[in-house]
Amino acid sequence: MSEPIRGEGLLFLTDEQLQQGIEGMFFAYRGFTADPDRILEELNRDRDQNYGRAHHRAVHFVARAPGTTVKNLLEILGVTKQSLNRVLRTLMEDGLVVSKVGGSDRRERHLFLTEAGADLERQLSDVQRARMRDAYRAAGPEAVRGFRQVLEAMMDKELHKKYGALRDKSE
Amino acid sequence: MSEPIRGEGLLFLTDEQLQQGIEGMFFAYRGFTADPDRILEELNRDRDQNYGRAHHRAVHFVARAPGTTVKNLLEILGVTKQSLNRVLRTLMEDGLVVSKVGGSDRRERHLFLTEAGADLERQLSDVQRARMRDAYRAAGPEAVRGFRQVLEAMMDKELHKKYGALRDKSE
DNA sequence: TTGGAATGTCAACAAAGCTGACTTAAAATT
DNA sequence: AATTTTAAGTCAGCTTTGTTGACATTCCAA
Repeated sequence: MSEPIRGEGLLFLTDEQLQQGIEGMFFAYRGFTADPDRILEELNRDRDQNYGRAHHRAVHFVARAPGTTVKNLLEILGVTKQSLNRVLRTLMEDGLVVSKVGGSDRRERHLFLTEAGADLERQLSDVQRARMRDAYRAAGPEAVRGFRQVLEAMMDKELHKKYGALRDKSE
Repeated sequence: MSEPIRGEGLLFLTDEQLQQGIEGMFFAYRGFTADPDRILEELNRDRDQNYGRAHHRAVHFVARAPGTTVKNLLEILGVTKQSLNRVLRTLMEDGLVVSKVGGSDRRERHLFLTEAGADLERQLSDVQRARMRDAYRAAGPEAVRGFRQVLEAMMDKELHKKYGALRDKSE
């Protein structure tokens, strides 16, 4: 617990420390998804269609990169088109998402949230941001910088770069 | 990008910054699970029983808290006993996990990994630790401290405390 | 005009969650 | 001693979300 660091920033990482990091990810991810999950569960009570995390993810990324194509979304989410299609279909049937034929390439479908879709997205992201904000505040600014650095190092670089480019385009 | 922090550690967190944190969690968790997923997929080729993340999680926590009861595992994993039972049954059938009747309370079943179970667990945790180690090294010791603080703040406190107590007992 | 890319659809299936109902055994309580 | 509660397990059935494979449509581009 005292000093895992030595010399010029060299890390002596015991398996125990790494293991704790692994479990940290597991438990934190649970916390991270808990609030939106709860909201969706409540919404599902009154409804016919049940929405889950897959719907949340789709709505999230359409909100963040409006006008993105189905193909882009597939790459970001890392699922098959059949799986995504099922989710998108229900979202479109329920009037939360609309797709528009591409201008330059008319094979492509560009995805957008409707008013209702944006409402749902807001509900979900509000609670998730609140959880994030609380965690950031509790840990402090220095910790937040470190947190983001480690996350960055842990993710797939190619995917993240692709996503960054995609977001820039949709601004 | 320049200065999100002001004054005595006060954080001015824009929605954009929080949103990036959210997406960081999403992409990093993907990276975090990618390696064990790949290993399991390869193992499944030769085998009859298909193991997935649920098996990984079970094996992980039995390795970390050997002798834990089914009930404890249920609480930690946050699934129903029917769901866990299906996983544990296949692991026991395949001789990766054994259960022993409790000493003081003979209703309880205490779970342990066999040699083969420990082997699988090692394979999975090796790659996951390697990914963690690389991320920690790339980010640096200061960042690691911050990372762990934010994770801590983001998870469910009750659950984590319960898990900590459980691990202490099994030492 | 032909080939390939993007999208979508149908069918079938698997992993991993869920609920509800029920049994057995042991422990705890009344 | 009788009753209730708890731990574990099982059976049946359902849902969400992922997977393949096969195939049609549309349209861009060589």
